[in-house]
Amino acid sequence: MTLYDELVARGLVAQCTDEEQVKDLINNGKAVFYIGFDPTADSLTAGHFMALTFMKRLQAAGNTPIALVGGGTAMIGDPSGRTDMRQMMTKETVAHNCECIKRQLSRFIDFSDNKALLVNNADWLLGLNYVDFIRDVGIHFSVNRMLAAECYRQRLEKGLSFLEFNYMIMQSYDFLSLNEKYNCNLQCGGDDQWSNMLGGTELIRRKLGRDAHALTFPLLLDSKGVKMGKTAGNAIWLDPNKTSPFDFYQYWRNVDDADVLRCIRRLTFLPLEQIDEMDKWEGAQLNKAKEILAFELTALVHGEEEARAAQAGARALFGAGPEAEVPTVALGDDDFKDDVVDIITILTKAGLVTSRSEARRAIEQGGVSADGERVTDIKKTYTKSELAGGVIFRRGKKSFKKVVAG
RNA sequence: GGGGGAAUUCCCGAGCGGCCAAAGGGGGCAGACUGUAAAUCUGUUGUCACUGACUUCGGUGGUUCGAAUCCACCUUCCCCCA
Repeated sequence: MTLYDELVARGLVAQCTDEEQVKDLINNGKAVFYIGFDPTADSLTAGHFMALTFMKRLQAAGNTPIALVGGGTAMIGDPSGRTDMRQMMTKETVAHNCECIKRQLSRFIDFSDNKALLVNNADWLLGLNYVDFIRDVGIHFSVNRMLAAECYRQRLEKGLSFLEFNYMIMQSYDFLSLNEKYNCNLQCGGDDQWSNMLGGTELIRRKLGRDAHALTFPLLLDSKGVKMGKTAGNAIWLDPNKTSPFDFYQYWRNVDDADVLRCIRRLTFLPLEQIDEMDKWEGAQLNKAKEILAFELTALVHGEEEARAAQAGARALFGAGPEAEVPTVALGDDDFKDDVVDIITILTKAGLVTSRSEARRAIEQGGVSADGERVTDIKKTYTKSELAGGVIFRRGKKSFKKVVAG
């Protein structure tokens, strides 16, 4: 099975400019391809996962990846798929974020011996001269056609600043620059980037008379059509300090029945035969598939050891399993008053609730338990010695913390 | 540049000067039911010293016993014209 066929079988191909030529490039390791990452935060998120694994797959087949950090384009902000303007970021923030993202990328891609490149488009975008640029590059873009592009259409109703309107041109210029410098012949990215990517292939054709290609993967949507990788609007981060490996594991462990197989197919490196086998699973059996998904992805991001720990922890908490590690919070002396702490303080300190009011509500609604015993009294207190050995506090079904008197 | 409109709690969106911590929906959280799923039903959803108090309705001042509601100015956004 060729790489391209595998990508298709995994559901990782949405659109591409010229199927035959793209096949030839990637199947034979001839592609020098790039994927751009916007440094809008100091960590990548689960939403970037497909791009990361996509790069890994292509690199494994002998192609050369170029990871582009958008230190320059971040100064503008991509309007695609957005109804409002992104917040402007300072140059310092952008630079800091670029650094963090670089580190995360190296978990997925092998940068040794020039097997992959890492570039920052700030290097060629920030020094541009406005007049030169619009004469050299701007001349090749038709505003009429740009306005027709899907990514701008919805923004035309809400309002689109000239700043953002330039994003497509910047991204196109990136591709052109990479093509000139590194012979980059393919741009990959999420399907929402399609029109921006086409802008690049066209610009290269016009300016250099060369062929360059674009290949998109579909966005990872859940069965309701919502982008995956977020809970309640909060991103699932790849940085363990922002989203613990346990929480990361739990996110995938809890995906909808309808979404498990699609996620496994697209995001993991499990062989297709094995996945086809799982495809037959139904009902409660899917829980096993969810465990596999969660384990595989956690291992990819945080390493096998962390994945195993997360899995053991989850099993212990949700079912019968040996006592395992649960994230622990230690209370200091000043948390105790007359040798006792009240339950509300404990829940707050443990980070199981965001405010004392929320703690109160959680208890009143019967959502809190300590070592398996439901806590019903808001005023319940614990002595230092009771907490000495550590007590597992549980909020709802899925939030746990072990609290120890320190 | 001219004219018109808007800004409300996580989001959308109601809101006669007192009865507004603010309708309704969405989302979130919790409970029941389950498979750590979905669907459904119920409760809840500003904060705290929680049967009471305090801080919210773009910003700053003002009118008033009292303002999310009235006035002035400012900021931002949208629409029409140029």
